[in-house]
Amino acid sequence: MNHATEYLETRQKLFDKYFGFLNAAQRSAVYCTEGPLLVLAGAGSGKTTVIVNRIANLVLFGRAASDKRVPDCAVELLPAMREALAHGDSNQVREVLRRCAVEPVFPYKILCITFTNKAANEFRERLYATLGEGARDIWAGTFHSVCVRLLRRYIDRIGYKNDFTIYDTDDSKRLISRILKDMNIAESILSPRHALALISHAKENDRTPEDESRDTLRDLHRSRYCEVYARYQKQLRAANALDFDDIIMLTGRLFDEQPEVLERCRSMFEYILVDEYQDTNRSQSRLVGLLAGSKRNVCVVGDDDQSIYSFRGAVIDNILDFDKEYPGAKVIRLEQNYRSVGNILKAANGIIANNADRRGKNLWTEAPDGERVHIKRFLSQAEEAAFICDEVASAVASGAKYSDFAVLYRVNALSNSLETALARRRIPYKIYGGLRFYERREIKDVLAYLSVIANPADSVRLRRIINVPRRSIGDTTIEKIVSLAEEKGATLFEIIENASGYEGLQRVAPKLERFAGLINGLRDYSSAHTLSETVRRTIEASGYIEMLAEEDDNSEDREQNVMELISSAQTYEETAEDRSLPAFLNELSLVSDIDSYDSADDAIVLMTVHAAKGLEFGTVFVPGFEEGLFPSAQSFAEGDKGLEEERRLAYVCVTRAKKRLYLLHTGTRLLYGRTETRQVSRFAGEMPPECCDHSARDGAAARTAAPSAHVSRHSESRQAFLDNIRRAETKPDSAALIPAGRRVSHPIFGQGTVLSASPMGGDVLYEIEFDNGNKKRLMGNFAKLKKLD
DNA sequence: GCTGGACATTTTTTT
DNA sequence: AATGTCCAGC
Repeated sequence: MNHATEYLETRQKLFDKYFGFLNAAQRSAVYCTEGPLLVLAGAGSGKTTVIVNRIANLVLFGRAASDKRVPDCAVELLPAMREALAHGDSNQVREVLRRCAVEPVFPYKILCITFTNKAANEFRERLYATLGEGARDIWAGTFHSVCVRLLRRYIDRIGYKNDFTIYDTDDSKRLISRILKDMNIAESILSPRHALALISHAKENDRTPEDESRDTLRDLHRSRYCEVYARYQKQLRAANALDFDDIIMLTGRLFDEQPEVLERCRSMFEYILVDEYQDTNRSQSRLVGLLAGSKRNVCVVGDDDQSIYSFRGAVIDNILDFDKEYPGAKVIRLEQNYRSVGNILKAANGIIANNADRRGKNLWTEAPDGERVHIKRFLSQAEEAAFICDEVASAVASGAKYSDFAVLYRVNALSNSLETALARRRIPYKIYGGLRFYERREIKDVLAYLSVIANPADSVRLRRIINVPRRSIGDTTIEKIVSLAEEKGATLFEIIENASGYEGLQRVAPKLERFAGLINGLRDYSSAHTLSETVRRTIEASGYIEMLAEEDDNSEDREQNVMELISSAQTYEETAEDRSLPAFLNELSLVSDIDSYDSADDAIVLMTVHAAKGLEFGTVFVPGFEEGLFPSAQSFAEGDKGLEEERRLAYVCVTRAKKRLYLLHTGTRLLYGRTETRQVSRFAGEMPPECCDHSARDGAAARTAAPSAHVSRHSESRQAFLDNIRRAETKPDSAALIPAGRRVSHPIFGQGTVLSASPMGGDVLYEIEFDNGNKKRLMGNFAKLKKLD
């Protein structure tokens, strides 16, 4: 064997040794450094590990794992390589491989885009463990955070100011509502919600108001919407604000219009990784393409079966057509699951196999089958909640940790009944989602003050707080200010500052000027004090905290939340590089709830299935596994597409569980003030029967029928509760499953034995062998079957 | 300009 | 059921 061949082979073996903790597919993803790469990573297949090690490989060894050239120094390196291969530990192998490195990549040349900030931090932490200090320089963040960083530097080139503020959905909605009102468009014609959705979708496809009106001039409805969009965009600009979609869209525009900026970014990011690619929208995938340029060093990781955000513009085609977009792309499938037990995986595969629009993938595991998936029926949600509490309590009594359990539901509204049940049983729980901290009114108000202090041009935030607490500045005054501002081409704040100089404002001028004085005073204060001091001062000087104290309900909670904002400013001060107010606001505008999820807290976790993406738990409970809820009734209207997304959601949900999974459904459920009869989700019938364990808790009613004192506080709801149970008892639910082997009787066919029972779309398909030898397939709801003993 | 009561609205959610 | 939003009347 010549030296060249031996060098290449030994080097390969060293790589395999160094990355020996990965499986073959994972390793090939790590080794593939050049050109477009699509990693189809099934749930629990070690996706994060692959991304982290792929980056580590780039930084440590460059292209060595795939390079076919033999360096001049090969002969000198060989002895050390042989030695390391035979006897070396991981560190030695690493050192030798470093000497074989081919153009190792500077960390700051790597861009790693994730779905949430939390994921970005996770990557950073894990990279830090392998790479040390160098890991800091990697560009890891969400599309939004990365784009904001770029825009802060370059957006002035396309006519915005670099110190722009970011509007969240709530701010955008306020702005839209006002525009609709100005245009005299009734809510019934175009709701703010709908308008916002239309605008958002337009932006997700990089369409400007002009683009939108060009194609849709004929339709009166649409042309009014175009006008709304145009005004909205104009006003954002006047307020020096960007909404979330602008952040992406304008980065694209920046690249289109400023080739030298694009060129600079292209050379800045030599390697691009995008996680959760199935949840990107058009505008985002276009950005990736622009940045990749002709080098095309793009690695996208994702799972088409876990695409659950199409309702907000994610296009599953991005991942389905990746190799068309990037011809010659290498595709690697990660199908070995390291998370779940066999039965859970089979159930998940069974569900997702019913989708047509997918690349196809089959997860497998070396783990044993484990427990079967428990599908349980209850009479009421109170019982369902009691069951969850019982299971958790008894598991914890025998040594389990609360944090091993999660309750995942389709809609936030389901958390209520669980919350009370858990609280009553003193089971520690944490709820994610619902009303987020930064979306609370009091927090948004204080942040609005801070925003106006930082950027007085921010008219949406200004209007939010100008009369909170009450300063006797009403709508009429504000309208006057707005029209004056338009007339003079000034901002609202400029008019307010000089109110006594305008005729129509004489009467309220002192109030307005006092307000302007407050804001200006706080700005001066902030330039001489720390961030948290500024926050505290703002809360006090504005009279906001006093106002809260005088409110009747929740005033204590709200005060506490506001105080917590001060401590979050403090934390920020201790950790951040840029401790300015604008930087703090910028940071806050891009954080979410799930970012604060910490699996170390010992509490059971309650969240929506969407929020649970990427997480895993020993035991998962899914209450409300019912038709109309999961899949949601709304999804039916969208046809197959809607249903397929619900199915992917179910798939995500099932694959969160490691060892044990409970899919729970009830006969009646109280939701949005209505009590409805419900049937088990059709997805229950899509799982292979042999890996499921169906049961209906008949007779369990007695246990919960006598509600505790806590419930009977509301005599009405207690009455309804009891009524429901009575109703359910007098009309035994025909959908309650009759297990195989049971004897049944049918009015026409006589007696027989159940051969199989498979739930189907809210009903059960029975295969029955009757005593006369006939085999029949009957639907449970139609065939009037009676159970025999 | 403020207040209280009628009224609707209620998927999923990051940024 | 619960909550926020809107509008009429003070």
